Amino acid sequence: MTAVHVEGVLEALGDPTRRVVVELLAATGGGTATSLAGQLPVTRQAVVQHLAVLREAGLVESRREGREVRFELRPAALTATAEWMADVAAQWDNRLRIIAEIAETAQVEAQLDAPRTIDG
Amino acid sequence: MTAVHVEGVLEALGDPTRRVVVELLAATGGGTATSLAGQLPVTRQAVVQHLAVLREAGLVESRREGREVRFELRPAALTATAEWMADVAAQWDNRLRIIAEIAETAQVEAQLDAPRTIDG
DNA sequence: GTGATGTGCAAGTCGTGACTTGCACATCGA
DNA sequence: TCGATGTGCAAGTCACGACTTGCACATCAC
Repeated sequence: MTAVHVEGVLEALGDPTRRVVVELLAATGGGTATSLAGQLPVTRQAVVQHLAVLREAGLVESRREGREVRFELRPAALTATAEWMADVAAQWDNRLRIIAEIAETAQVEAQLDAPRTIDG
Repeated sequence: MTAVHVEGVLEALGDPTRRVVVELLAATGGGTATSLAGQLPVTRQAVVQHLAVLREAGLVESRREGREVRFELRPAALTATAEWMADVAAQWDNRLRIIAEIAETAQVEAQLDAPRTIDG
């Protein structure tokens, strides 16, 4: 099941190096810590530690192939976090819409109730 | 215009306190640094600094009302970042689909070329 | 077996980001 | 005008995360 925790994903993607790792994995179709380190300005060990964080966040999975360990992306964690963001945005948009409706209704009612006492 | 930079948004949301601030703003419909600090285990100054980061990331905007400064959410930054995530996920999914098709095609061709030598 | 390549583990350095404290300045109500 | 409330600025503490270095262990090709 490996539930995706939005917190972990956001904390993982908060680091620029890890974002590049994710993008590299998405573009090149997976790779090893060594191959990724070759495309980054950091050592293999740094990449290993980043991959551990990404794995912990459910953004990446690994499988052994002979003497190397190949990492691949796990898009579910990304889509789940994208949904969380969309939800927060929608919650806010919805609130704005409701406020707009209330304001509108209030204006209409004010006109119906006592149009002469207000503006005259 | 205030272009939204995904990097800034992800770095901003990487911090748990800032995530709570964003969620509080979305749920309660805006607030001041002081009111937010009342719902958090940190001081007002900490909230002020967090709001500065969120503002820099385009996640929040502020306007002065008398002696207080009211902060509101800016959903565009969230939706833009959600789209970036969906894009990365889609890029990976697309790659998987292509690989699956290639494998399928190769299998069909193998059967057409020499069906008896493979499964017998 | 031997060298080359790739990984795993441990410890240590170092910067920076989160948070606090303290005080000065502005605005509201009495 | 005075107290209460809210904000702004500055400096300082402190923990944690990013990264490196060093070495041991596993796997492949010859």
